[in-house]
Amino acid sequence: MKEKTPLNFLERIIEDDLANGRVPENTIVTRFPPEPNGYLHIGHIKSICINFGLAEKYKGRCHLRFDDTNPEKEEMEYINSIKRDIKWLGFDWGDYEYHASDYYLQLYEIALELIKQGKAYVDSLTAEQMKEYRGTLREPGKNSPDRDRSIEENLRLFLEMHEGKHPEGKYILRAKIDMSSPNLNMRDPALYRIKFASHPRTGDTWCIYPMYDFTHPISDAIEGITHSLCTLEFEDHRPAYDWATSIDGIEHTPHQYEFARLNINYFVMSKRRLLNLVKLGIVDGWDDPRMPTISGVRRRGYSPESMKDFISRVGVAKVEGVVDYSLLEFCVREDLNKRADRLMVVLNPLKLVIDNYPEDKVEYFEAVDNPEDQNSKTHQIPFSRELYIEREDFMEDPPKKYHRLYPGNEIRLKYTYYVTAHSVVKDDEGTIVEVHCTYDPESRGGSTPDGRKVKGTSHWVSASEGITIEARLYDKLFLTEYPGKETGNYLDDLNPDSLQIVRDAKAEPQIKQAQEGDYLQFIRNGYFCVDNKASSEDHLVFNRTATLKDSWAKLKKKMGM
RNA sequence: UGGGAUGUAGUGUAAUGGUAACACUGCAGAUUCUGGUUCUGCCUUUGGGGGUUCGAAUCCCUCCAUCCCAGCCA
Repeated sequence: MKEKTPLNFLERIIEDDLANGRVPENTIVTRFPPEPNGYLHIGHIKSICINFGLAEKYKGRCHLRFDDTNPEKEEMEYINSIKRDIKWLGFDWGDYEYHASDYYLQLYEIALELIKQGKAYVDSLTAEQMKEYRGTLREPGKNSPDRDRSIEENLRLFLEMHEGKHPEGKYILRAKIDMSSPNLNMRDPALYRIKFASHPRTGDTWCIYPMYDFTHPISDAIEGITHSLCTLEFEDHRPAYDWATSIDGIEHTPHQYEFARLNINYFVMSKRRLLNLVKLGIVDGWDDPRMPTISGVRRRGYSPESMKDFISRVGVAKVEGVVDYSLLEFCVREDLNKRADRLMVVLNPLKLVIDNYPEDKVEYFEAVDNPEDQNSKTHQIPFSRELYIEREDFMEDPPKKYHRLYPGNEIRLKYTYYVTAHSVVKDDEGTIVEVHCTYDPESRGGSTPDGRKVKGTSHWVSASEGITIEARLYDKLFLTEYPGKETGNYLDDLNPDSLQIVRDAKAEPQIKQAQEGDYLQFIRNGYFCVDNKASSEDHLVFNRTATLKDSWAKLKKKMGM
């Protein structure tokens, strides 16, 4: 059987290159090159899946390379989080861990050589002057007065830059390309700038640092990268990439290809804006379960498998688009439905008293952990005269199509008995505090000998045996599809109700078995996981990963309730 | 108005000169001890205009729209 899954444009390029012997040793080499200046987010998952995934598919390899050329923004904390996140996704770079900073010396020597060949010069223009000389989008730039500085002087000044003899901003090393190029990146791009900043890896060894357009292509060449895959905004940099990989003495020639970055509506996905949410204290940190960071979705309870499935469904192309948040939710639910163990937890408890059930009796009923799994284990649930049910599962005066509990109506308490409501007890304010009902002993196990049907089944928790837990209910962080589109400030579109904390949810005792990393479903309430930060043995805290689809809520809305 | 890219259902992605399709969303129904799951059906698509061709989403011309680029960020 030959399966004909359509190839995306990158796979076509690779298969074509492989077929035509354009790849050394017939082994493709890709790389994932994060800058360690923040936490990885869902957008990076796409890049990770593309780079590691392609290497896997074509039996090549994928390097992890930290693009650490700007010490002012980069930190060890980020390096560690990035590694952890990639591992969590299930990818392994093996021995191929690199840092652009590993190449600082080689880069420096190449720069020296460039100067000697008259292909680079030291410029003393200020940043503002450089901007003026650069020209505009439609007007060509002007040559810097320093462009014709002698090779000897360029060499001397660059050496002095390296030795720390000049302050930041005084000099800059530039490539001598073409100030009249219609591509601004080719108007003598900066190669090296002076920065008296301590680098997370090289410390104070260097006071000059190479720029991206110089470092990235050469790093790719050094590592033998064959396919350098990046996002669309680097298309304009490809000529600079090709310029750098054409420098004399550079033997290997990788090629750059660009794909569209991932956008999802109702999210912000730039490191700058995510960092801002953290700094302003709007969220609990980079790993807040509402954040689209990898550490955030992990804490939220999304599985790595569902994230990879999502990325594969999104596809790879060059069209800049926006994926629906609903697709992400679909992938999460589909995966969790198959793997989550079911438990009964009442989030908004209302006491239910079964008047004709013995006072001190406790019965145990067996429940399947996961009905989607043929080989699922089971566990026991205690049942007693006083229970909690969901407040939303009882109404004194129900609307049409409400088939839960109301006076005179019979429903099933999941796994156990049919009960019929009779009366309520209210407090001084008229709020129902107790519902009284009777049960039918004949219905034990959830069905009756006479075969009569009930329309509703409610989950429940024994009042005496249940355990109090905390549940954190999350909703979208932003109210609008494109945060900030209207006002220009994405903070204007924050959802004030993106986190609802329920402190007195009632759970069946089985909840004590829950471990960090378990995927759970609280029956009829959604998917949940243990919060890896806040939960402790005597104060269990759960995060709602996703709600269940709720067609009743939809119906209610349609009926104008 | 310089350069680089991109236009296929609401959204994302296929079809590479031969009957426009898949998934998500939405809608309707069936099943169900989760108003979940599962199952069935329905809705809606080639940016516009020319041309080449027996035949065009695909090739050509033209127009239009959208995105990216003027960091000593990546």
